[in-house]
Amino acid sequence: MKLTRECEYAVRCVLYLSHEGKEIVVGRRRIAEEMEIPGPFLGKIAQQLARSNIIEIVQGSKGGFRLVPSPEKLTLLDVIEAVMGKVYLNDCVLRPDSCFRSPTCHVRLVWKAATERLRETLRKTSFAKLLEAESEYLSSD
Amino acid sequence: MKLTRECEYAVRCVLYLSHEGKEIVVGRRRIAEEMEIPGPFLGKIAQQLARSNIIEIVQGSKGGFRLVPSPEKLTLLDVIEAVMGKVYLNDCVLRPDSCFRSPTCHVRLVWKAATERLRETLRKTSFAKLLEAESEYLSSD
DNA sequence: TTATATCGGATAAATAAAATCCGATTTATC
DNA sequence: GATAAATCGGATTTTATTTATCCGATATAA
Repeated sequence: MKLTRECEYAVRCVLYLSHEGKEIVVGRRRIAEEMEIPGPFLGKIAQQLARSNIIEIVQGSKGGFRLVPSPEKLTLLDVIEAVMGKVYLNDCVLRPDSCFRSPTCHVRLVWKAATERLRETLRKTSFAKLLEAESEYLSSD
Repeated sequence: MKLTRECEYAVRCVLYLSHEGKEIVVGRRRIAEEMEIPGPFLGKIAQQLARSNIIEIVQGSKGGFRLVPSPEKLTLLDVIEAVMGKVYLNDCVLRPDSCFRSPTCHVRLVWKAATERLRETLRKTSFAKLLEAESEYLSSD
């Protein structure tokens, strides 16, 4: 029932790119250092983000990653599901037939509702909002 | 971000005991068979449920498990947290110091809110409700 | 006293998460 | 071009967690 570190790292990476700005290419090594992500692991995660069109990977010298959508349109759910696949709390939510109890089971309906609530919370949070909140916090120092 | 099978089994076990009635002792083997839970594993899970006073374990011949609270007062959250410990979606929710970003990080606040929503959903679901919903479903056949 | 059950600690097996390695490829710059 | 700086992407390794199982000890009914 917990986030994987992969998700945590993916969010950090996108947060960093959002902060730098949409069109800026940032080197993998720099993101890894500043966001405390193991370098080669970030490479793997980036590939997944790229497959979902969240970032673009620029190869070669001076290469790195660049944010594709604007932070206003990009949500936590987008990033999480890019690396984890669809979010759900129990197998039976996605594949009812995986459990012999499912024809009558009402626990499944609870998992289903809870899953939808969770996805909704994540869908409502854009990276623009996150950045804004963090910068407000800093400026009120 | 998923339930463990241990939780799933714990819920099935309590569901079965709730259905049998509060004062009835049911053998481990019978619960294991009817609810498709590996026998020895159910033993382990039962120990955790007993530590949280959700069931009472009766030893010796004709032994087994007995539900302690009434199904009206027992919630999904109680059972889940008896086997998993406190529910939370990311380490930083429980231990903010575990992440270097936490002083300014607003993602953590989202995890925190989502965690509370999830716990609330589970807290609102009693086993009495679950049973009732399932028996209504059956009788409307 | 015997048969039936669970206890509870130790251990094993299986799966998933987390991370690394490295030859291939791509691009900027000299 | 040649070279250096990056990432790619597939394979592999390491580590942690999940999912069990085993078994001697203990408890209880008959």
